[in-house]
Amino acid sequence: MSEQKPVPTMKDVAREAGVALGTVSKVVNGLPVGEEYRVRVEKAIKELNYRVNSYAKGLRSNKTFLVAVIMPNLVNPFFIRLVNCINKALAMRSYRMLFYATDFDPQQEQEVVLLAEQQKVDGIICLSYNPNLKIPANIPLISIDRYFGALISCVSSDNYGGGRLAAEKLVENGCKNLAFLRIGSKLTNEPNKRKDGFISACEALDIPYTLKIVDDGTPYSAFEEFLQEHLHNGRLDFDGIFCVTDSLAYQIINSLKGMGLRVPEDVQIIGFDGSRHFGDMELYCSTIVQPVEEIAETCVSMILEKNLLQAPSLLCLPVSYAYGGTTWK
Amino acid sequence: MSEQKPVPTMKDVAREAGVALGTVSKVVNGLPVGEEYRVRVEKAIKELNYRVNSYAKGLRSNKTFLVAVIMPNLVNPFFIRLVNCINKALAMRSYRMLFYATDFDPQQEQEVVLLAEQQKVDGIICLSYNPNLKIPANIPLISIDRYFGALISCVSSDNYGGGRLAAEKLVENGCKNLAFLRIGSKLTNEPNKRKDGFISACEALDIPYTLKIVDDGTPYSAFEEFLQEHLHNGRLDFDGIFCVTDSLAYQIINSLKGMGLRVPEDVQIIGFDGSRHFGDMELYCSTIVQPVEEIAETCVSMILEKNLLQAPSLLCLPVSYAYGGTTWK
DNA sequence: TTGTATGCGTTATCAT
DNA sequence: ATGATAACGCATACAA
Repeated sequence: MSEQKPVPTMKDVAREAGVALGTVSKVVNGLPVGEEYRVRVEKAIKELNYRVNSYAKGLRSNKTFLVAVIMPNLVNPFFIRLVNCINKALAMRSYRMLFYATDFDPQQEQEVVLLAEQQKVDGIICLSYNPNLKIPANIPLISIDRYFGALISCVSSDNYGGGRLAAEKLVENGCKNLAFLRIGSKLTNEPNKRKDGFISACEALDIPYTLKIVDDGTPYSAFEEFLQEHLHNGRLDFDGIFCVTDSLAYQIINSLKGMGLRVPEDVQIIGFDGSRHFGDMELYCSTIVQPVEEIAETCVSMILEKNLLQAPSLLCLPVSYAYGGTTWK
Repeated sequence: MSEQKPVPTMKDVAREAGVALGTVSKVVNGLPVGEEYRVRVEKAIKELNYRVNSYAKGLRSNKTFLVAVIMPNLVNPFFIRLVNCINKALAMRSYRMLFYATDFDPQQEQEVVLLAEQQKVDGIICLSYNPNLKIPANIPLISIDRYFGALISCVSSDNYGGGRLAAEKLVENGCKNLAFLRIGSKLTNEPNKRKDGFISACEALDIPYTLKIVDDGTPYSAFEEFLQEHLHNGRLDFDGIFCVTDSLAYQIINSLKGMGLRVPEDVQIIGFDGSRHFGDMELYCSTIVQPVEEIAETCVSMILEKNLLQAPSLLCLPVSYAYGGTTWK
């Protein structure tokens, strides 16, 4: 078993190059230094295979090039897309992503924020379901989909506009009677506005609508019962359904098929998110697409911005409609 | 704008508690200390809301409680499941995950390994496609699905056994003529063994088989052409197809349906991975399930083990068959 | 058992 | 422009 050669430090480089420690530091950080010195230092760095110790650097400079990303999980496609895009946006700027999953647990969410603080990350991007989340004073934090008050910037899709767009598209496609189906947290958060937008469009267009809204944890069968209640002589009361997520839409479509109804011939369906089979193949359904890349870019560029304090407190990014086979077009 | 209160340090705690710096350190690290002192220190910690600076700690102790996870991306469901499970396994042990995506690019893979080394992570878990990856000497590294030689532990599914199992299951379900379809890297890696296991079972069972194997980057249409070539009078030459991934199986199933063939009546299909709709709903197809949780657990517990040197160089974890509607059972 | 002092590898402030 | 030196916050060997 060979002895592990100790990792070289700046001191070693300085000795090897025959210069002072400070000179090495300047070369490493691209500060002005005599040409001849620079060459010698760079040669020594290469020879020793020296690399900056990011922990020493972080300790000294209070800058870690680390950003904590806090999400409920890596199962929901929307969260996955977010994490993927945020990671790319960070990598492009030479930042690294420290990932924390919270499993929707408010207590874990709080713990993890504390952990991130302790880890001295340069920023936190967080999708939290904890309304009472205590936010660290010393670290910039950006929230996705949850408004924590004017002091914390929140980035989200234009959920209200998305709800409206869904209703409008269904009507454009000939629907005369709509339904909105939702399962989710009853805490106020941005995605809740999908309903409001939907209702607003229905009323503007003078289209009748029905709502079925249940709390997280409600078994899916609640929706099947709802559909059965509205099934008369093999026909459903509505001819257009807006589901709060693609995932719910997927289940609803299966249920409808099980009931002998055809999509989109008998009922048209629009979901929300833009999830795709295997992450990058076809859409599961016609849907309102969340601008995930833009959300990620926005979060990252804001979090790395110095003057976060004067940033807008709520930033809604435009959604778009995408045809996915469960509407006429 | 109020001044930011400076983050308290151990020194502040020591002063507040009226004890020496070393005592605080011991309390924080759970080392034996006089009861009365401990209480005083803990009180001061709470009052000042003190938390250890992980950068100072890491610098001093050469231990960061960070593990780098290197994956091609967060799009492929298998990678996502791995990252999710690894993250959980790490969190359970109070380690944090630093995530790096490489986009299958060998150069990025190499850079990212260097970055992780520089970040002083306690270990690296890596799914790489770079056969020449230069591996750091000072940091334990575990590879998933790629064998780098006896010195680097490699964890993977029992791909060979999985290939054999797929063939056996198809035959059990009545198939008389099989096909194996694969697209992927031509570099030797563990998943390549799926083919070998498949062939071995076909020969043992004396079942004829056809192979269609194309390199990464080949357009999918190559498979459609292959299917067309083997379609005569509306009947396919084979009645059972083993696809190298669920993702490919999904596409193949769509193609077959487009050709007017029924699954599983005319052709039975088995995939590989165990991907599910929306990450946790039904399977896409009957499939050989990779034991992702076990792979993750194994990687994490090995990487945190002191004596990685005497670990086995290749660890194959058992796969299982799961019915997903594209076979008879 | 508690306190003191040194050093981890770096940056930044000084004189030179 | 370069070189010496202090300080970042913590752990630990050593002295009390």
